Amino acid sequence: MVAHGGGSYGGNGANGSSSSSSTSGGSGGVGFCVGIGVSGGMAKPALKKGPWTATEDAILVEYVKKQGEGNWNAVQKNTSLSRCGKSCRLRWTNHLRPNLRKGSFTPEEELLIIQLHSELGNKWARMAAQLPGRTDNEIKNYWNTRIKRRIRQGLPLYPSKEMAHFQGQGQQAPSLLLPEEPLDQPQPVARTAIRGRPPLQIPTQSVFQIPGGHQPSSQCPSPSQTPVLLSPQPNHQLKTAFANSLSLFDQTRQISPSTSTLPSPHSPTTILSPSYNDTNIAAAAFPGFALTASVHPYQHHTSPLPSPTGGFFQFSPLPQLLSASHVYATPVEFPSSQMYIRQMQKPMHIPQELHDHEVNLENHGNMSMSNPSLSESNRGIELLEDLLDQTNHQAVPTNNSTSLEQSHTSLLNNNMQENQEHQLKSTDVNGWNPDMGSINVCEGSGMVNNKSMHEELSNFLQSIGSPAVHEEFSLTDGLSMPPLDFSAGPTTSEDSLGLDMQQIVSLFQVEPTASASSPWNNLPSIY
DNA sequence: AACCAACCCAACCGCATCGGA
DNA sequence: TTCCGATGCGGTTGGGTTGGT
Repeated sequence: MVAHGGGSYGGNGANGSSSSSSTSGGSGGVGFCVGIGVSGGMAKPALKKGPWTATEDAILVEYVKKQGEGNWNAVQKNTSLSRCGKSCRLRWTNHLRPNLRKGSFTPEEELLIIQLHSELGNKWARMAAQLPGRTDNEIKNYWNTRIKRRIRQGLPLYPSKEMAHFQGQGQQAPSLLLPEEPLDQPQPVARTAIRGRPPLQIPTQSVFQIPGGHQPSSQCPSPSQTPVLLSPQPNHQLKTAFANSLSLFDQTRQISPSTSTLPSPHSPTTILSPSYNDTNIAAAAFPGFALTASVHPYQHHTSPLPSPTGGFFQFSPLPQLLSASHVYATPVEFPSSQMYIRQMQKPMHIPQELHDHEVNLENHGNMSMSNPSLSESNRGIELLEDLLDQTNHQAVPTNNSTSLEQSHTSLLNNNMQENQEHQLKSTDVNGWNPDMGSINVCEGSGMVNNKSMHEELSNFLQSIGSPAVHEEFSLTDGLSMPPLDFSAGPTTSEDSLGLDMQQIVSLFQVEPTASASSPWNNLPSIY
C-alpha cells in the first residue's frame, strides 16, 4: 500500500490503489492521491505518496500559516507540493498542527481511552476530542495494539459488565468482545473476579440498607401517608425528561418524548457532553434514577484544583424515584478525581412502572446491579483491574509497566480503603434522618485535593442558603439540590455541561433552598 | 551477530456526509 | 433535486523499531 521510500512517481498509482474509483471526488475523477494531476493545462507529476519529508512539511506549514486550514486541495495547486489534499490534511492534523501532544499516553489518558471506548466504541475522532492534543489516529493505533495483545492472551477486551453496558444500550458490542458470563443474570457487584484474580471487595458498600431496617419498596409509604415530595410523574413526563436530558448532553441526538424509550435500570444510557470544553464528562442519564457525571483525571492535569469560578462539581445524582430502602453511593470512576456524593432519599412515591420494576429486581435478591450508577461506577474499578491485568500479563514487564502497575495498585488500594472508611464514617456520622433527605459529600482519594473540593462545595451550599452544616446538610422537604456549577448561579454556567441552573431545576424538578441573597432566587417556582 | 516476532505508527483507502452550484 | 468537490472518519496496511532467543 504505502509506497514507502523511493518517491512513487510511478504514474499508475504505484500499488494497485488506482483501481479504486473513489466516491470521494478527487479532482477529475481520479482516485485518491493517484494519477496525473492536471492544473491549468500543465501536467504535474503524479501525486507523491509515502512518508513526508521535512521540506514538504515546511511547505505545508508555510501554506497553512498564510492561508489557514481548509481547502486542502488548493495546496497542491498553489505550492510546489505534490501531495493530494487529503494527504495534506492528514499530515497537518496528525503531525504539524500546533498543540499536538507527542509521546506515549499517560496512565490517565490510557484510562480515559478505555473508558471512552467502552462508551463510544470505535469512535476515534470523538475520543480524540476528549483528549486535547491527541489525534484519532494515535488513539486508534493505541487501541488496536491493545486489542491484538488481548486477543493473543485470550482475554476479553472488557470485563463482563462492559458487555452488559453495550447490550444495555442496544448497541452492538465490538465484535472482538468475548463474553465470559451470562449477561442476563445480575451479578453481585463484588463478584468482579476476573481471570483468576480474587474478587475485589470494593463496591459492596455502595449499596446498603438505611439504618433502621430494610423496607421493601412495596411497603413504601404512600403519598397520603407521608408528604408528597414529587408528584407522580406520568410516563410521558418521564419520557420528556429523558429526552430532554439526552438532548441537553448530547446535542447530536434529537429524541422526542413520544418515541424515546425509557431506560430501565438494566439499560443505562451513557451519553457524553460535547459542550464541555475539552473535558470529559461522561454522564449516565436515568431520569428518575440517577444522573452521574465524572470529571476525568485529564482535567485535573491541567487544573489540579477546582477554582471558585471553575465549577468542578458537575454531579447531580438525583434518584428521586428510588426506593426509600436503599442508599446509593456513587464513587466517581477515576481515582484521581475521587469524590463521593451519596444521596439519601426519604421515602417517596414511586411511579408504578418503576416501582414494579424495582420490586422485581428485589425479588431477585440483588439490587446492586440494578442501579445504573453503580454499574457505571464499578466499571471504573474494573477498568483499573483490566489495566492492571494487562501489565500483569506482560511477559517481562518493562520499567514503565511496572511503575504503572504499582501506580494503579496503589490507586486501587486507596480506592478500596477510602470506600471502606467512607462507609464507616457515613453510617456513624450521618445516619439517616427520616424527615429530611440529605447529601453527604465525602472526601475521596487520589491526586486531587478533595478536601478543597469538599470545602468549596460546603461554602457554596452555605452561600446559597442551604442549611448545610459541615459534611451533612439538609434539603428542603427532601428535594434534591444538584450541586452543579455552584459558582455560576442560575444564569451562567457555560463551563458546566452546558446546563444552566434553570435547566437543571426544570429538568429534574428540584428546588433548592434559597436565601435572600441566593442566586437561586431568580429561579421560577416549579411547584 | 543474526533471526524472528511483536509492536509501533505513519499513511493510505474507501466510504459517508455536507454544502454550494 | 442533482451533481460534485471538500472534508471527515474508521479501517487497513506495511515498513521501521524493539526486544528476546
